[in-house]
Amino acid sequence: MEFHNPTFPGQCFFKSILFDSLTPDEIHLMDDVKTEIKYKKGEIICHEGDEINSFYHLKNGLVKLYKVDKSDKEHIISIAKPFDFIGLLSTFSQTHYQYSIAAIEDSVFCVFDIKAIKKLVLLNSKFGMALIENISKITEHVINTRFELNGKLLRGRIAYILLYFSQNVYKSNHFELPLSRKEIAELIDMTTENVIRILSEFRKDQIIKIEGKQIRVLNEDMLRKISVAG
Amino acid sequence: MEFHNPTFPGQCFFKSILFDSLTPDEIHLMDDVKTEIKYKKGEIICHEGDEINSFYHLKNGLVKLYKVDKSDKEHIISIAKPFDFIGLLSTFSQTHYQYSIAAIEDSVFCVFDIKAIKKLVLLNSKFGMALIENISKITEHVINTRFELNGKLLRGRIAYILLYFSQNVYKSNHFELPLSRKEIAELIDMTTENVIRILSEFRKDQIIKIEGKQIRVLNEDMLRKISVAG
DNA sequence: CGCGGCTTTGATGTTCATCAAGTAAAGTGG
DNA sequence: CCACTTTACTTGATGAACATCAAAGCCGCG
Repeated sequence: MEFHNPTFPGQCFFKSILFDSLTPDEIHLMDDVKTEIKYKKGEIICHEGDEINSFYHLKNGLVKLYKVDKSDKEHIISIAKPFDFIGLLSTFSQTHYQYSIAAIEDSVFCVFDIKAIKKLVLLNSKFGMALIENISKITEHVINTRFELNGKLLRGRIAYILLYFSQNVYKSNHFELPLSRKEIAELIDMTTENVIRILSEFRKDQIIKIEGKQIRVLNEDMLRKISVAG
Repeated sequence: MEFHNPTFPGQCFFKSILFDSLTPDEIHLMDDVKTEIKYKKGEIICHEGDEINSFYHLKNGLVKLYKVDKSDKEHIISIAKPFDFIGLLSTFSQTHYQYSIAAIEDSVFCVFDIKAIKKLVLLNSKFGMALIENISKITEHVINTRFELNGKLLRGRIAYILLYFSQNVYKSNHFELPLSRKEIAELIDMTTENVIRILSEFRKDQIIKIEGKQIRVLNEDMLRKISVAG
């Protein structure tokens, strides 16, 4: 599972890695193969096993990348925010998706034809280099987060995920959890019951305030301590 | 932790992804910045936090990529075999290593100056594309293996790792474990005691034969069943 | 309104880490 | 080369962390 970094400051794909390396002609070329697609919360963008034809860039919203195990249980690999490169994980090494992608909030994508992107890599090596750097950064981050979470006990994982949403996604102490308790469990590898139990403990300890999906972080320092301690 | 695929059939780096995409001139260019370095079993090739100056390609031997947690416990991210691209994980996204690398068998590396490799990417976009595909493949595999192992109970993990060495590394039912019991524990996230305990159980159940580090797989089917069942 | 899904709490059981203690093997220095 | 020390290996007993099971309240939606 993973949390990508918000590495690109610009407004969209073009304003970030592409814009830096592409010529005006090449940008126009990209414009031709670009479409914008909206997905409602809950909708599935692609299924594990589907053929990869497109390169997705999330403009707006929030999605989860996940796999389903043999007991039909979902395991979230990563949550992706705007400017993260969805599908960067297997787009260039596989012909078929190795995981599924679903919107956990209403989302808007820039969708590019994958062949056009690949052509562009061969046409413009600076673009290729930028892509290499970004793929590396994302996967590195996926692996690091997994590593960090594995070392933590359940309370530490819940603290970690709360800080993640509070700081990285919503940048506020007060936010609405986009995930159900069950999905949180799938994200950090524990049972729904324990997610609830620990959230309740945090509430009783005055660390957070809960009203359904509304969460307010009351004691950020404590949360950080719990997260670090594991 | 991870097991890379032996994706490159050739004799060395040049015979695989580079050779396909480089001109003779470019190959000579690479020859100039290439050195060969040998490491004895147990030697550390690089430490987490070291500056990345080189691109390593394992010609011969076996190495482990690992991180050290705050209790000084090692966690193996991946075992790499010849033709795997050591250091492909952060070479292009970081200036410093995010993990350490150590030889678990006597090993020989081709070492390239990292700047030369990066220059080559910009010079030859086909090479860049090949690199993208390989980085993707490796990281994909790292993530997939982690995912698989996470779902398994201890017995399943031991079975998995025994099959891995038997089939992917040594391609024989009889082999010498290159890792200590402790290192196996670090590789699949469990305690040394339990590694020993479960190996003993497998021995009693006639699934394997153990003489120190010599392992013989007696009942491969059973091992596979245990691995899949988790 | 009633049904299914999400949430919550408590009780029970399993898996596994930790602790303890002892043996074997492998270095190390005199 | 042998005593000494350290490191690896092994087994059993205990306890902690967590999953599973069970049961009930809640909410939204057809």
